[in-house]
Amino acid sequence: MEPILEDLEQAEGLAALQAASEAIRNHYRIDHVVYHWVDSAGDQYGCGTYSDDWRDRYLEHNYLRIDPVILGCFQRFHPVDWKRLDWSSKPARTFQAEAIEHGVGNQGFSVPIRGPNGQFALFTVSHSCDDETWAEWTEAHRRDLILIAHTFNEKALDFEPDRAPEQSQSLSPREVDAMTFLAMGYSRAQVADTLSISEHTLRVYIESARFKLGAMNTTHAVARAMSRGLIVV
Amino acid sequence: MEPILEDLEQAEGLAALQAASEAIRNHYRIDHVVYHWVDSAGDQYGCGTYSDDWRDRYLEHNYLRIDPVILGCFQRFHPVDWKRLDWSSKPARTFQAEAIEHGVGNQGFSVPIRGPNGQFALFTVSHSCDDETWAEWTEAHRRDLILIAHTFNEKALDFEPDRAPEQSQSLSPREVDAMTFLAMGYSRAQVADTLSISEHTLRVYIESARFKLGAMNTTHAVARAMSRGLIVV
DNA sequence: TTTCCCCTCCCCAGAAATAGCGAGGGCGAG
DNA sequence: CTCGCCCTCGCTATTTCTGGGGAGGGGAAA
Repeated sequence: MEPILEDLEQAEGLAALQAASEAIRNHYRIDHVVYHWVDSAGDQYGCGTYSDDWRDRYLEHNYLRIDPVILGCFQRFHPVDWKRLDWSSKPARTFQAEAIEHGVGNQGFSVPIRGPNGQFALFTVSHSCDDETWAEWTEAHRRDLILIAHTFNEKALDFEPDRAPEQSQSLSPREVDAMTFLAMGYSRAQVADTLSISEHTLRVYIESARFKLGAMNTTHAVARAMSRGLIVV
Repeated sequence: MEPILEDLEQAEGLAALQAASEAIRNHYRIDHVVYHWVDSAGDQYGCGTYSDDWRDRYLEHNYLRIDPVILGCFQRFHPVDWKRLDWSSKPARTFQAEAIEHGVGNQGFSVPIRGPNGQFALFTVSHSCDDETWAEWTEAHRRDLILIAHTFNEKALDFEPDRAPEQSQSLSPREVDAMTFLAMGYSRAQVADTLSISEHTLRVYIESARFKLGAMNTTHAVARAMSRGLIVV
């Protein structure tokens, strides 16, 4: 795998990443290699070997919200085999059937990668084969895949500087307190009481936090603070 | 490095991780190897080769809040050399002087690792040597360190299942829609309009979602849905 | 020293969310 | 065929939040 990783490290530009996906696919003789990025604003970016057809359909139907790979990896720390995800819900099964119809393999292995400010990326390999073959293959290349995933992500960020240092406006300590307790379900009165300040003062914090975060209301502000990693609940 | 990683993969129990840190240190002939975890509640956990003295001092003074390694890596995606961090602030310099006094090397390399729910871990190696030697060393072992960091984190999570996110009750599609749009800052009226349902119906979804999530109000429900990965914003 | 941000407090009116009651049809599992 | 869950809609009253004002002190950086 060494030369594959070195090639990837040398890649320049997004087109090169696309080529790298294909090189990885050919090297490992698997069906698909995909890198998928989800922004804290909900924007998506991807590159890989899926058909244009499937990619367009995925975006058009906003499958992001039902794709068990995304949903499952979003809750996980570690790389995961698709078999271990939850495919039981009806939309998930429909999605799965449709994916296979569009050439996505029945087996898959995805590496979640997280960054600051709620940035989330997924590096996936997929293939059509039986369970045993797949288990052997993933076991053999697990380490490679982790390294490739991280290198891939690093490269993708290099070429899209907008995505990386999205230096979000930071919150003052009191603003963080306010957002945190609100995210914990406290009402304004309770938060004010907890922080031993007047409710009016608290409101100023909430408002300034909302302003800094470009949020339309308190719920929005809390959601943004969370997805940017400014507060942890 | 292979045997080191295999040993790590075989490790059982927290004591074994402590031993693994020391094994890694000896293998690479460096001063320190440290794994540091920051919990969603602000709790910390760590293991490694720092002296008890320094570790206690770090915890006692809550250095977490001024440590440039933590602060810097928290804003970063990729592994980073300590030289590239911001040591300019006064507390940071004080901290640095104190760290070196307690045996922490003048050089360091840290791998940030993120999980769902704002979980954050850091795997660090540190050494005392000149810049050039360190640059060569990190360049040569960069890949190893990334893999070791992830394996280390995986092991640490295995032994502390509390830390892994629990599988929570799932939301119905409409509830997910409701939570998602609310997290995007829409008011109830706007969400109802967007979903083309009456505001009252929407309210039923919000309430049932709130009930399922054990949340006290809408903001709380959205926060919980986000931190459990039930919605993606 | 001035400027900027942070923290703290106050009033008021209108908009929005919450809490409680109700109703009916559809669809899948047991 | 129930039972439970999901989706849809109605009303009223109360509580809470939001959006405008305004004021002063402290601390850090320039």
